[in-house]
Amino acid sequence: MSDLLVNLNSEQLQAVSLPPQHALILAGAGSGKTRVLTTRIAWLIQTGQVEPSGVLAVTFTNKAAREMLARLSAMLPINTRGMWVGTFHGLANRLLRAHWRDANLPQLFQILDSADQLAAIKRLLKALNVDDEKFPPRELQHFINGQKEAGLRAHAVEAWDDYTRRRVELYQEYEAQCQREGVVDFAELLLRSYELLERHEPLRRHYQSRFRHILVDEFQDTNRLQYRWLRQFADEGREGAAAMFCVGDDDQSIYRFRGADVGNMRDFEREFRVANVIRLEQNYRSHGNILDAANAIIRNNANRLGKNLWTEQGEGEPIRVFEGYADVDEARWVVEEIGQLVRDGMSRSDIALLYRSNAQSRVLEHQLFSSGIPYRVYGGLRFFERQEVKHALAYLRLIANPDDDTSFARVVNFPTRGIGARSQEALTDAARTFNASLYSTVPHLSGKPGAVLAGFVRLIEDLRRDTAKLPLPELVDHVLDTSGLRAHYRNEKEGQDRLENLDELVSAAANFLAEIGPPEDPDADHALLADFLAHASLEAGDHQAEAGADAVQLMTVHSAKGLEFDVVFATGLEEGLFPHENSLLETDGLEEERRLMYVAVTRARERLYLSFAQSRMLHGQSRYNLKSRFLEEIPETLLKWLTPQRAATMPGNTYFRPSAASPAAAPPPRRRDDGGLRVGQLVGHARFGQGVIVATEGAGSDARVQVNFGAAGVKWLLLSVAKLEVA
DNA sequence: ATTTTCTATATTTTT
DNA sequence: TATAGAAAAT
Repeated sequence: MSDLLVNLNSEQLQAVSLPPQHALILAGAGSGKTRVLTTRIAWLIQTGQVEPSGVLAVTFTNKAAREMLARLSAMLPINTRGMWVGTFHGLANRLLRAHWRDANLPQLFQILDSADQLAAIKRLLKALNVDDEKFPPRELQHFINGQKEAGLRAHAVEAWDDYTRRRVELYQEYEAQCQREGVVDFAELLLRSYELLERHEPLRRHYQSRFRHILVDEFQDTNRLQYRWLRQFADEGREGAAAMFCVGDDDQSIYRFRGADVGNMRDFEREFRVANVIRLEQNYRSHGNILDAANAIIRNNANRLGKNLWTEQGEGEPIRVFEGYADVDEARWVVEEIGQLVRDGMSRSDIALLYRSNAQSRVLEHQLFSSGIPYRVYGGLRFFERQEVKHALAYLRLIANPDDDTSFARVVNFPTRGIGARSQEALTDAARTFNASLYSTVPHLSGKPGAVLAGFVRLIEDLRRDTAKLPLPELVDHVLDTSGLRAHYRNEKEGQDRLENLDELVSAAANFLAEIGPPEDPDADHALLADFLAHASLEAGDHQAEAGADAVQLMTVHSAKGLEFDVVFATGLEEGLFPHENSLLETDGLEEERRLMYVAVTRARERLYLSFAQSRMLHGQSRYNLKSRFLEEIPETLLKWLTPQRAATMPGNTYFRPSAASPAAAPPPRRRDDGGLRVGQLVGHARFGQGVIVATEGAGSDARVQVNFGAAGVKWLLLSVAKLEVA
């Protein structure tokens, strides 16, 4: 037996060494998913069952792809360059670059990231004089991407109402604009390559016979188009076709809002007649109590393929629960606790603070900062998304492809060179009538606009000529100087960081060059530049981070997926926040929130803290929330309350009912003083259940209180009418 | 062309 | 609260 297979448990071993048949691996959190995937590839190659070139391995993130390649080269003495390992979008890009003519694209086509796409849509609406109140650009973007992910071109979309008919027209116009400009968005990468193979049978046959093993990571996060894309390579699962090996966890599907469709797992099982469904249920990450809590939570979901994690490790510590009066108290407690952990010898980087939404990081950051504890926040602007970098990239893109109107519009007057709104409008109108790109329309323009714009075109032409033979980093450097970007930021008061980022872009170009080696086609001018630009679009770069330092990790639960920490604080466990109130309106929204909670809990190795606060500042005002229902789903026996637990159910029948008829009766009229009805007070209602008082108003028989009943909504109740129980 | 003032809006976000 | 984007003022 190969030494690759030692130290695998029996299910892992079974999965890794499966015959070339379709397989679905249901891999629970911390069950060794990545290990199984990479070992499977290594084993197939080492046993001579497949050549490296016969492997197609797909991941969602560049990080995951890089990690897979790194692990593979550690396991096998092979050159990984012939292997197709990458993200869906990266591989689609690779395909389209190789067959750009057949795909009806310019050789140096550019890739729009989400922000570029939005800008392109806004520009389109403006050019067509469409009211962007009626057709909000973001909504249109979502619509277009949704259609593409369903595999539908504009002509194939069924529209039953005028509104949708118009949106379809705009989808059509958007496509025409992209085609004219030689740009493709993320969804287009997939759809275009899918259609290419569908239309081009010899090409399809070629890839179908080349790839013998297709392996997919995070399969629960695939969208419909991605699934069909994969199915095409596997020849729809026909006899003799490639074997599909899909690894995923339906319980960790948390990207439905981005088009992910867990249904792909069931469809895969059915359509490919998958005989091998293997469950990896042994968890190597967390202690027993943590796993028990995770299992207890996820058990409440109805739509599951079914799985129960277990561990050989002991039950470990209880799960600690803290209730704060306000978000500030919660944050203060978190920071104190961290201080203690660090004093006990724990590394700060082994501690994670998780929250549902980014806005919640502020209070935590504030407390950490005042205590002088180093921390690192994930999320926010990434390198290639920064304004100055985007501007620089726009110049580079114009060199590679002058028809890219998005880039043209972005920098035609940045730095300002006297090309104001009037000139730009004249150009847009002319381009529209010529049905040509902005760049190519400039020579047709006369008068003052014509003159100033010609100056800009000359700048780009000069840049293209002067950089044609320059190595990539020097090319970038030259553009930064000649475009005037560097000078602009030098003169800006707060421009220092931006200048540094521009320098960083030159380094990024150098790194890129070093990584990919010599260009494949040295004759094509700027081919390397186009590759670099694709890289910039497909990999937005690391979130800003002071790497190296031993810092506490702050991130949303979403970005924590796939990570693990010795100690995890899951904060803000409140109704309305987690589960988020918006999710309750969506079908199956609550189940997705619960999966999110499951992800949060399973990040912890040794110690898990769960916390919530009675009041929290949100959008500038205090909100009063109930504790999250997910807390109630964890058996009490696993918990250790660090604060006294407030009654979960109302004791007895202590009705509180002020009555105008008998003002002197038992419940005193001055409720504020006696611990009766205060803001933040927990109350019970026969129909709406448990709630928390958010506001009070009026007095005597007019006295009203506003109560947040969580799922049942926020209600105003007249005290003289409503029966309220007081805890 | 640039600055200021206002107004709407506020989950999550691998590519 | 804070931020982005638009409208208005300079």
